[in-house]
Amino acid sequence: MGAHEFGWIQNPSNFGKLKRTVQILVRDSPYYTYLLDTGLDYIEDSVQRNALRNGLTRPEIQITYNQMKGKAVFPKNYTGVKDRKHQVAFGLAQLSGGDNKKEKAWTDEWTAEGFLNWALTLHFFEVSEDTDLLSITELGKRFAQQPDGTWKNGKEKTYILSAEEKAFLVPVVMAYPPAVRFLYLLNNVKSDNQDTTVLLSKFKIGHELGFSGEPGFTSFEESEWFEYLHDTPQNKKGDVRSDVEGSADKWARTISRWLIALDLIKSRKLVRVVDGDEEYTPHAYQINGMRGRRALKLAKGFSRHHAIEKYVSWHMLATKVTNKNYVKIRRAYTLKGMQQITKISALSEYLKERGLFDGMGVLQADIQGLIRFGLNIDRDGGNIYFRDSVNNFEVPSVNMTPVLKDAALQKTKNTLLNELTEIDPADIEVIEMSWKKATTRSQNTLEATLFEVKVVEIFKKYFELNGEHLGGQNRPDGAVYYNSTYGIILDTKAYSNGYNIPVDQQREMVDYITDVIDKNQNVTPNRWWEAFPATLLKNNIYYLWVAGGFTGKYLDQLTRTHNQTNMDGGAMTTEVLLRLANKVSSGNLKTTDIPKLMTNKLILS
DNA sequence: TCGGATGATGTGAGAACTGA
DNA sequence: GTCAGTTCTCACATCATCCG
Repeated sequence: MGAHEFGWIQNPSNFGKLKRTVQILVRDSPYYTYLLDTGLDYIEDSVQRNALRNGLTRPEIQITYNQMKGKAVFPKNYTGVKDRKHQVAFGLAQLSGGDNKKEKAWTDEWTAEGFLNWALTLHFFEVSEDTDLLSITELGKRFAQQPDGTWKNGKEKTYILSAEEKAFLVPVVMAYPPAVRFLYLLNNVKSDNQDTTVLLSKFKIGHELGFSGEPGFTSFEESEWFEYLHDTPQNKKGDVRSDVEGSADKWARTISRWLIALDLIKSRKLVRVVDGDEEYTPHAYQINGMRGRRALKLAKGFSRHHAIEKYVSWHMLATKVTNKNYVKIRRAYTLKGMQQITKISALSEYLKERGLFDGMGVLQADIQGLIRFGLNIDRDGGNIYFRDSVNNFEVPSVNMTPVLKDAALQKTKNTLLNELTEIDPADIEVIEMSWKKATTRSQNTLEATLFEVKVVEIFKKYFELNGEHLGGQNRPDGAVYYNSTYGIILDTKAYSNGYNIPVDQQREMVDYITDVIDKNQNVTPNRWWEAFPATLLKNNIYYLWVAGGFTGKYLDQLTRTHNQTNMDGGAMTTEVLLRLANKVSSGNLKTTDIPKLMTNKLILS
């Protein structure tokens, strides 16, 4: 029984359906009664239907997480195509999250999980990590009992909250840090008009929300989005407006609908002029002066009023990353530590004692993430001031084996810290990242991704290159370039014992090189090579492996790669990467000299 | 559009396999 | 044969855009 995710809600925004979901665990409430009368008839599977009825009618209602969520199930003896529209209802929240007035009265299990997730996130429900059973909280009971609002036009699409529900929900939503973060971002005044608050698109908010940048928190750059929209034919612009969004942008949009329902913000078009033409997105928001600011004040606390106690669970502190439980626990302890410790150096010791310290760069990023998550934290030099109120949440006890610090590695790092005067000390962490022993599939760990991102960042920051971190299936880890002069296909590998370039990974590199040369969309539909400018000639593109160190027959693999593709390239250690970065930064090496180093060998500084 | 809906993608757990 | 380590498989978790 794994830990269930909650804290980030993608689909649901209908408080009426949320209320029905909450009422499932309230005996004799309207929705509870409806389910037992007729609602359960929608569950086709009789075993499941009986189990649900049984659970609902026990002296203590006993419904598990999975019974609430449901799953992808097809009708009995169904042999047709197994797509989602042919799935049938299986879980209770599939009913409460559905639309009774429609022919298909239930929703899919992902949206159902969204409603359950929402109820857990607002602390209306709790889930036992041992038994998987759901229980309702006092807060949930009170929500279930508020006087009902109304369904607009009798359809179960738009729910208009009653005044009582609104008054009840404002402090509840303000206990959810990302909603506070949303209001906080909107509460800034425009630089050119001190009387007007900012109008921010979902993209601007998505960029500043949660653990933006890591998997599960993708966000489009607003200016790039507008340029893309501008380049789209008139009749397709609607599609771009509704379709092109990252998941952090989507999360922002979901939270926006809650805040709109509570009258805390309003939605307005955001217009930007692109190449002389006006373009717009409908997804932009402004704080609702009186109510919105009042709610934010309550959340942050003022004069003798304490801040609203935020409801935080360790589950909320990451979403998609592979070793997410570790990352969540690390961030949970970072948060716990911050509540007692002001000095960042002491906080790093606190984490070290628990085997959770992964370098200053990671700690700084986690603190930034917690701020973007919505907690009121100030930073000032080496100090952190925690100014919020958070429930005393539990963190699962884990046996983190202490990370053994390699003495030689520390020495290298310290040497570099002293020698490389042009390099930001935080970037020296790339050395440690490159030697990290991944505990799970290295390719997909957050550490591996952070390492890839860091290498690309160093190329951009110190070598003045453009480009981006790619990653994922059938894509190299990065593509960087210096206008049309040269480009580099990057493959970065974090290995604890040095990297020997195994043959399958050498073949992958050959595939990437072939992609760049042939640009064949049929072979590689994702067209990752478009990360390079179209004006960059293939003769000026190089391949490059970056790792902590190289071992084994890696030189043979470099030769083979060159012979198979005729492209030049090489292998570079992170130490050399930093030394070269320092040389370029200090003017001792020109960035245009980098291609000269690509001789299909190990690159030396 | 809004409020979800959907096919895709990645993951973990156990089964099957493999080589010392 | 043994058994730890590796690969395969498959249901399921979780998107990341998509869409009626």
